[in-house]
Amino acid sequence: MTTQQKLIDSARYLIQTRGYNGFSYADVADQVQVRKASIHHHFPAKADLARAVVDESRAQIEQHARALADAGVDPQQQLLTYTGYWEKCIADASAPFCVAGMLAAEMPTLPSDLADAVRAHFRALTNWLEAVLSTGSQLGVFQLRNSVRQEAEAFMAMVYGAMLVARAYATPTTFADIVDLEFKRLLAR
Amino acid sequence: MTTQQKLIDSARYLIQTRGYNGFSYADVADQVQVRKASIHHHFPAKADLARAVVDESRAQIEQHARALADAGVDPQQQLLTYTGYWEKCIADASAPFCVAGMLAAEMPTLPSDLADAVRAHFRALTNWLEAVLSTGSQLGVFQLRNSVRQEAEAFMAMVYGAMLVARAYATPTTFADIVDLEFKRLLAR
DNA sequence: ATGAGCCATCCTACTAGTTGGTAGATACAA
DNA sequence: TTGTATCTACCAACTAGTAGGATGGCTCAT
Repeated sequence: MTTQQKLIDSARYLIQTRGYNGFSYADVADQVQVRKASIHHHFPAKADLARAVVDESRAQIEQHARALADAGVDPQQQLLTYTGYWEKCIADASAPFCVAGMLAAEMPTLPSDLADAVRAHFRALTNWLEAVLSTGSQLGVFQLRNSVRQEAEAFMAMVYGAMLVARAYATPTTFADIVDLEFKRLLAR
Repeated sequence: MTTQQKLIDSARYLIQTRGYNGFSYADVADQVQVRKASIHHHFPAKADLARAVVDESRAQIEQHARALADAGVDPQQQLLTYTGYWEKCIADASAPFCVAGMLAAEMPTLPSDLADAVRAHFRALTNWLEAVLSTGSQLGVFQLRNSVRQEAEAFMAMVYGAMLVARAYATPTTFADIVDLEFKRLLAR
């Protein structure tokens, strides 16, 4: 793996656990075992490093979304794949929080180009959820009570809120409990 | 108002907007117009100041909860009072995020006694929501699909998630949209 | 009532450590 | 020889926190 990718991975982990204002170039240098100046060579400013992390995340969402759609996976299973991914990440503490969620909380302190990247991430996620919910609704699998846009945002809010509550209580299973209930409501007829 | 209360109010606003790692004693000193050392006189360490903020918040929740119950307000209206409070705070940007929610995101970086105070806040909120949802369920107003504890945590997750999404999109109305949907589901029969 | 002692508040001035970032040299591969 | 990657050695600004002094209100024995 290239140093550049190691730097992004390290920054991702640090942002997930401590937030943008909670980590420094010194922390990344420690983890990757290079000098601070080397990080500045790859990412001139801290915001550049964070933006690379967010951009990579958004690209992965879009790639996975395409893959699931191409494979013809049914809507309910697509959502379960998404929430299951986070359930696993939170359970084994490998990625205890979504990078974009963490940065969203810190939004007012972020440089504007980084804030733009965070918004783009949420937009991509909302768009995908809208598509999945819309298809599922047409197939009669999901019961929607409001506009697709609002349902997508509510689903997203539930997932991020569940992450927050699970972190507050330091009980990873809380995430799954909350998300299960969301599915029950979505599937109820 | 006493200097001590001014310091707490200033810290509350700064934590809501920038998080625990995003503000400094210098910021508080600027806002309240005292020297840094004066803040240290009232709150020896940064964590003491933050804990005072969280403790005050929890006390207010418990006080308001008692007042609503004593006044015999019906369960649905109690929840609406709670979400309506945040809807207003977010709309006029007077308090664009819950202090405990912000600190929950930063949990892994917080001194342990401050983390305890944050957990106590969430515990108090969950307990209140459990009581309200339980009463509402017995009266046939709310339709619960899981245990009261899980429903309370899910409601809380939706509220905090809605705050996060509204902040990410910088569209205050998103909060109300998401919370409205949550009520529709809770009241559906 | 009055002076003495006490204590909370607030101040100036400082510390040691950390922050993000820069300058400039070196190693090495195409 | 040109460019990429890395390094050592800095920097100015900021961080939380400390030391010690000035002010000024309060109590209480005289």
